[in-house]
Amino acid sequence: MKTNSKRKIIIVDDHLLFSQSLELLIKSFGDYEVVERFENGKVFIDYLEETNPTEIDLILLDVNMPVLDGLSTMQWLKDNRPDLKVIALSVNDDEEIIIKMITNGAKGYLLKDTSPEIFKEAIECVIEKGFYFTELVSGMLINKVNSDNKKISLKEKEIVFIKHACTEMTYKEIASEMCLSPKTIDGYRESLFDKLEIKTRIGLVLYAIKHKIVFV
Amino acid sequence: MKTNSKRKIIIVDDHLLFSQSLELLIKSFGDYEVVERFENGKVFIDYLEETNPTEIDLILLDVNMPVLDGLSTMQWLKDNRPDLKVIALSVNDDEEIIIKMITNGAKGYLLKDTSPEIFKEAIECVIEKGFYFTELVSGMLINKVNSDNKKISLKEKEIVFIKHACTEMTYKEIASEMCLSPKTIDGYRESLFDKLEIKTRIGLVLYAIKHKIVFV
DNA sequence: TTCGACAAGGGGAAATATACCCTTTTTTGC
DNA sequence: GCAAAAAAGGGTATATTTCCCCTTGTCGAA
Repeated sequence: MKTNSKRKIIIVDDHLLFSQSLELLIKSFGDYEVVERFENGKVFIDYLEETNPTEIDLILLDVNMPVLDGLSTMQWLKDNRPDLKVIALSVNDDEEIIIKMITNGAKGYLLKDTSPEIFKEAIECVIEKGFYFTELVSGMLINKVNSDNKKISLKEKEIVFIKHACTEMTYKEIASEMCLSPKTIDGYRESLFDKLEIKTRIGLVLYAIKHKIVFV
Repeated sequence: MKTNSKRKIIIVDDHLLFSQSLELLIKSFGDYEVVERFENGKVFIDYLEETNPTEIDLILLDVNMPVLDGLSTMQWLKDNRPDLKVIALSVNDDEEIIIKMITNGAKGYLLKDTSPEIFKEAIECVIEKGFYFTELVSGMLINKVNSDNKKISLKEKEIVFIKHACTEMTYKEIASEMCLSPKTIDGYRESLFDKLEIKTRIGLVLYAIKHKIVFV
């Protein structure tokens, strides 16, 4: 088999140790070659914009990266290069992230503890058939369509309030910080308690952290 | 060079994709061979106990693993096989974890975004000289010895109380849950506020999450 | 043995948070 | 333009949290 008949793969991952090793693993499969490696979404997109490559068979995209993460990169790809096939790679199985990656066009989502055999299968499957989903991911997708009715949407001001509620400020202090009457703040609080099915400010803090509205 | 003159390395990492790829990378360096791979601390320790190997030159130990993580594994090694040289591998640069790994005898701590060149250098350095510390780690060690005076120790009951405080229970409910008078709970609360330099229960919740006393 | 630290428990008061029931104004969809 | 929401604000009452100062008994170190 000649070199240029091999499938062309690009790796985007900030863990150099991983991406460089992975290249060796992919090479060992025989039918593939890693034509480029990038350490974050930004340099990858810069490359796409400059060279506008057309012969790429597959992108392996890490989710957790500095500078421009997998999700943002995926969103850019959706808008600008929807033709590129992407398999997302990640260590975490956070449902929210997985769903977002898929809805932004990822053709597969693999955890990094996947065996090389499954990995090879996934690569082949995505290149040939166009997608590859593990049971984990399929399960989540089904789960999602079944419970997509009661999604909670928070308004901008509510988010700001929640962020403040996750500090040691009193509601009175939060009100003055947000240039609102304490009464309005009380309204936000009450409507949030209702919406989120919580009873105390502690519950609000736990919700905020769990849903990554604030970081600790 | 004959096979058995190569340096013998063991990889312990639950990310099969990573560990199997890493093996290829290490092989490509020429002077090393990966004699075993394990996917968590437990199976690694089981192996050590059964075969009691003596010719191991280096262990590459992942920090974040299921079943038995890097830290616990390191503690076991410290007590049972302090002769084995370990380089810890991790994606996170959490100061607390790094310090604990080092004080439990790790000879090096590398982030997974290390370049293969540095990685090779670290392996060589640990096997030859016995240790390898990046600037990041050295910095933390210095930082630590300079601020080791004001460490906070929490008693068992305080921890239990904190866990309960991170729920929507009132202090009264917590008291009855812990079979103590509400006034005793108030005592715990007050002494913790003092110790942790916080002013509200919200602060306590944030502290607990930041210091991994509770999980969200 | 005495001293101090500490755990457990307590009184009372002030500040803060929560609940429920309102009115007025501003957006928004039709 | 109109009706329906949503946002902003108000009054009042209760529950919870926070703070300060106190007693009693236990236990180990000086």
